[in-house]
Amino acid sequence: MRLSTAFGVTLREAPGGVEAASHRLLLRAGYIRQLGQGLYSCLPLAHRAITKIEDILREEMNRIGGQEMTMPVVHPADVWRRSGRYDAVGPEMARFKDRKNSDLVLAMTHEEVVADLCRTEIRSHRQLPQVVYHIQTKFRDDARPRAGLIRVREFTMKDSYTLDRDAEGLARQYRNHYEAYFRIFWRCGLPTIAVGSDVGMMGGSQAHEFMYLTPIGEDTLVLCDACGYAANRQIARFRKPEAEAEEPLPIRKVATPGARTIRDLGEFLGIPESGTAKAVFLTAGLDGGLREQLVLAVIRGDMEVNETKLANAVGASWLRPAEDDAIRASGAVPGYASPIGLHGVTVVCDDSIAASPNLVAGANETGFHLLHVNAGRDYEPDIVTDIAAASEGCACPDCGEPMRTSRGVEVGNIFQLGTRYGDAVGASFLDENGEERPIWMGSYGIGSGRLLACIAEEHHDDYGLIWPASVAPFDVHLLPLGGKAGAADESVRCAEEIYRSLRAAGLDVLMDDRDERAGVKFADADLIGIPLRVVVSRRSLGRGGVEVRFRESRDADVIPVERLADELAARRAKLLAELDEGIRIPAFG
RNA sequence: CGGGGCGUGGCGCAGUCUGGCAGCGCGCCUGCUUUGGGAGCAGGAAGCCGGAGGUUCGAAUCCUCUCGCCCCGACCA
Repeated sequence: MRLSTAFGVTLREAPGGVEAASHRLLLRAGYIRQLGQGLYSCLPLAHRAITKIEDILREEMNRIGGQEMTMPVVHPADVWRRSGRYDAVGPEMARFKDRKNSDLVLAMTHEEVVADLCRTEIRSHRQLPQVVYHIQTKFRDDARPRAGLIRVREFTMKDSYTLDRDAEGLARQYRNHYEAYFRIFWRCGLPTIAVGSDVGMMGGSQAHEFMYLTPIGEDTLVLCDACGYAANRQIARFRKPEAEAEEPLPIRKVATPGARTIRDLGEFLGIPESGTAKAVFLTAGLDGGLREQLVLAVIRGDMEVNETKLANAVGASWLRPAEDDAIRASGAVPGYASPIGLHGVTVVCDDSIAASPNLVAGANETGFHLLHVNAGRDYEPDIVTDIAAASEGCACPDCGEPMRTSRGVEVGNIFQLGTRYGDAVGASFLDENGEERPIWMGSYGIGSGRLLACIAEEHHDDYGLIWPASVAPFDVHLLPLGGKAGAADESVRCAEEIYRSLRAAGLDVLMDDRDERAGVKFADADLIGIPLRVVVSRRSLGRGGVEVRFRESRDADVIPVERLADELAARRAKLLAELDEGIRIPAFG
C-alpha cells in the first residue's frame, strides 16, 4: 500500500477526552474512527491488523478441530424465548420488529442458534464430538462503552461452541480451548492469565476468563503469587479470619446513640469490627428479574458483601440497594438493623456469621444494638453461604498466603454450559443403546477488536505503536527520503524497485511515497508502528544500500539492496519465531 | 439509571461570566525557498458557534427544551 493514496490520515493531536494509550494511538495513527457511542469504524490499517488476528484465531481453532461457519446476526425472538434469556438479559439486548411485526433481536452471542442447529443436525452419538465457530458481529447495548475498542457496543467476536455426549467430553474440549487460547494470546504478543470466573448470564458450571493485566482494566482480580490461585473478584474465595470460640451468652440490649456505622459501633463499644454483624438490605430481581424480593445480607463487620456471590446465592438476575421504605416495611430500622424479628425478607448469612458467636447486631430500634447475637439461636437464616468479597491482602483459600489484587481486561472467556441450552430447545442424540440423551455444550469467545486494543496497550512507547510481527498491518514500512513521489530522484526510483521486489517476495509493504519531509515520515512511521523499517536515501545509497531497523530499536544496519528481501524475510521470521517460542501454557486449574 | 463535564472550520482550543464585526494553533489548497526527526515566507479556502423555541434593536454568549459525546458510579460475557 502507498501512503499517498491510503484512506485515513494520521493526527498530530488526539481528539479530546481520550485517556487510554491504545485509544489515543489507534486514533492518531489512523487505525480507527468513532461513529457513535461504542461504535467504531476500522480503517484499512486496523482492518489489516484484525485480519492478522483472525488468521491466528482460525489456525488455532482449526488445530483443535474447529469447523468455521456463519450464523445470523439477526435472530427471531423466539429462539431467545425458548432458552429463557429473552426476559433474563434485559436492555443490553437490542430488540426490534420486522415489517410483519415479528419480534427480532440483534445477537449478543450464539448459544441459542447453535442449540437450534443441533436439534436438526445432531441425531446420533456418531456425530459427536463437534467444534464449530464463527467470527461474527455482536451487539450489546452496554450502558457505558469506554476506552476506544476496549469496551464497545458493536464488536466482532470469534465464538466457538463444542458439542459432546457427556461431561467428560465437554471437559476435554474445554481444556483444548484453554490451551488454544493461551497459544492465541501468546502468538499475538499479549500476556494473559486465566482466572476462575462467574458464569453470569451464560449459566453453566465452570468458566475461566483470560485476563490481560493492566491498570485500565475494569475487572478486579484476586491473585496468589505463592500458589497461583487466581480468580475474578466476583467469585474469589479466601480464608476468613476465624472468630474465637465462646459459649453463647444471653442476648442483651444496649443503648448506642448515634452509632449508625460499623466503625462508630466498634469505637463506641470498644470492640473490633469482627465482633459485629453488618446488615445490608438489597432488593433482588428473581424469576428472570420480574419479581422483586427484599434480601438481607448479613456479614461480619470486618468484611464486605460480594454482590455477585449474593446474587448467585438467591438466584437473582439483578440486585439494587433497597429503599428505606422497603426496609422499614420489613420491621427493620436502617442503621440499627438486624435479622431478628423481620418478616418478608430473605435472610442470607455469610458463613463467617454462623461461625462467630456473640456478635453485636442492630436492635431494629433507633439508638440501640443487641449484644451476644447468635445465628440459629436468635434467628434462622434462609441461606448460609459464602457471600464475602475478597480484597487486597486477604488469605489465599488454597495456601493461606496473603493475596494481591490487580485490574484486568477480559480478552477471552470459556464456559462449560452443560445441557442447559440443549434441554431448552430439545437438542439431543441417540446413544449406542438407542437412548435419547442431552447434548453437552461449551461456549468460548474472543473479541478481536478488544484483543487488538489490548495488544496496542501492551506494545507502544511515547512515539506510537509497536506491533508484534504477527499482528502488524504490514511487515515492512518503506521510507524513501528526499524527493517528490514520481520524481526522477535516485532514492525514489530505488524505493519503487524495492517496493516491487519485496512484494514479489511475499512481504506486506507500506511505502511512504508522500511528498513529505523526513521528520514527518519518521514521526508517522513511529506512530503507525510497523515492526521493520527500511529507509532509502541518497545517504544510505552512498553507504552501499538501505537502512534497516526494528521499530523498537534506535540502531539501523545498512543492507545492500540485492540482499534486502532475504534480510527482511529473515528478520520477520525471527520475530515470529520469538513469539512462538514464548508460548507458555499454565497448568489447568 | 444517578452525579459531573463538554459540544465554536478536518483536529486541538479561546471567546460565553459582563449580549455588539467569529478568533488562535495545527492540518488543508497555491506559489517560491528548503529537504535525515513533525520547515520558512507569501497568498488562499473552509464554521447558519450541535438542534429547536424564546428574551432582545441585536444572541456563540441570557432562558427553556432537546440531541450528541466524554468522565465517575450503578450495570455488564
